[in-house]
Amino acid sequence: MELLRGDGGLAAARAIFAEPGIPVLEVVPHARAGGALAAVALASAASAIVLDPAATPGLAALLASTSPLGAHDAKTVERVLLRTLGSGAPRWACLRLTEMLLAGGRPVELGPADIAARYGVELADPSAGLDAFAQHARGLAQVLAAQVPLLKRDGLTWPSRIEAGAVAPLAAMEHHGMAFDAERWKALDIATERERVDVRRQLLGVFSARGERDLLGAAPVDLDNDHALKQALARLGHPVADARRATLAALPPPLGPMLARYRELQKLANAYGESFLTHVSADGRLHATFEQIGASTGRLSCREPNLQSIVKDAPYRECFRAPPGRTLVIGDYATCELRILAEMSGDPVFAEAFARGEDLHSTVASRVFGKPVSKTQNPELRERAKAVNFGLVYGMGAGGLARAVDVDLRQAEDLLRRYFETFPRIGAFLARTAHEALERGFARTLTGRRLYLDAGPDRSSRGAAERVAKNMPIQGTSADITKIALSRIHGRLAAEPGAFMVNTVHDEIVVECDEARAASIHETLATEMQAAGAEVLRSVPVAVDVATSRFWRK
DNA sequence: ACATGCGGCCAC
DNA sequence: AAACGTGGCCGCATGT
Repeated sequence: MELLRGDGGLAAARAIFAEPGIPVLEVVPHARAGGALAAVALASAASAIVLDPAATPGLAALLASTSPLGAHDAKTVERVLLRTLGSGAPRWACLRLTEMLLAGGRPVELGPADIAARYGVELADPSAGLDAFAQHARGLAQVLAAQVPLLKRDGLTWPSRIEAGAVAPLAAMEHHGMAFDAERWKALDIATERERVDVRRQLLGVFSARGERDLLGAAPVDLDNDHALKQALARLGHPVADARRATLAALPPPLGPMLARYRELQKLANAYGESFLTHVSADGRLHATFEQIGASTGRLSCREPNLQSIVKDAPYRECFRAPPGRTLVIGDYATCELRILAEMSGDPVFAEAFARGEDLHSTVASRVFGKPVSKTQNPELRERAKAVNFGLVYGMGAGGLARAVDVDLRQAEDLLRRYFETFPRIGAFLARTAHEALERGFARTLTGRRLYLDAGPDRSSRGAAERVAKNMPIQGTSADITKIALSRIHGRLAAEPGAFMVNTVHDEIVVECDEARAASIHETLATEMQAAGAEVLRSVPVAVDVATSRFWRK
């Protein structure tokens, strides 16, 4: 095996791409070709080569026109291509993601050798020379060929296409990173930290005055330690079941409000304080890692930092801001999960309300309570209906609802009863979905994505499985739609110089672009998110809100 | 020095 | 008794 460069490498790659089957493209570090540069192997079941991508002109164009390419961890390979070639492939057959789809939430080993072994393939060591590397890639191509019929068998063809199209956009998102104003963040953190210290001083004063002794100037109670705090409160005659903010807030003043405020500031100072700045890269941006099937429902997860749990407070969100001359365009699906529930259940009242463009929470409230409701008229009834709507998606019962809307159990039961009388298809659908899923052994989304359930014999285990069975199809279908949108938008942005996605949060997609391109990107987001929704929801319209802003806002 | 579990809390 | 789904991450306590 030789290292191919120039036109020879390109010709060899072309030859393999012309063979039947999905070609695998893997990368390994290659010191000789300039440190971080990778060598690339292409393989089908019949042949394999190793080439130097940086010294192979025309390779970028060839990859961009080839679809899909296979890899064990496609997002990682795509990122190497972005670094070395400046572009990648549009679609990827990822062995790892395919295994996760087939596993449907069941625990599974995902290393290349683990996966290969399940298909009776023994992989060569990719770092043991060019020959071994090529054979390694060839082995992966064999595994890939064996996975395809299993996808078909399990009805996972559509989800696998969705995942194939989401790899490149997520790699690009990680590659470009999200713009971030670290100086602004730092100033915010200093102000928060100052107030936290101030509130802590006052609180310790209260504890001292109430007889909590402080030895030699040591703090009378460690406010950051839940156990110590609970014990100190018990000694003061305020026993609490837990140390949650809501529990602490209910204590008599001044202790209650002060403790609640302290917890709030503590959370902000810890999770969204100076530690967050360790994630800022040399380019001043945040390059998070997205896990493509991060949740068993098919949702993404995000880490280092988790850009999906940034506090919504404006001062924090304003730190996520586009550089001068550029802007963010933010698209999000409006009440996406309720539209999915409407589609899946076929409830005529839900469908009609969405078709008319109504505010569904208000519609539900006015139907259930028999009074006119809008965001301004009887808004408290709208809030209650909203809580029920959200609760249903989570498989909530009367007890949970009672807590959520702060009514007693009787009232909550009454509310649910009226709800299901008003929308009979919703209750029937949820019950049927849970029953069938437990019978079948898995829940599934509208595209066929699966989550296997393991309900034990006891009541609570069965109840938990039923709630998952009700929630997963809704949450997972929403994830399916967003992933389709990522792929569609990625395709459109190829023709938009300087425009790229920078974040996605379940039902939201954020693009950064030149200010001059904002109107065009605005249209692209609206069109493609809408079209993605329409691929999956056939009878209920999807609604997309798009905003253009220098900083991240809704 | 690292790993793990827990209580708590941020997001959708 | 629990009672509302999916994550990541913080500090603390405990274990190796």
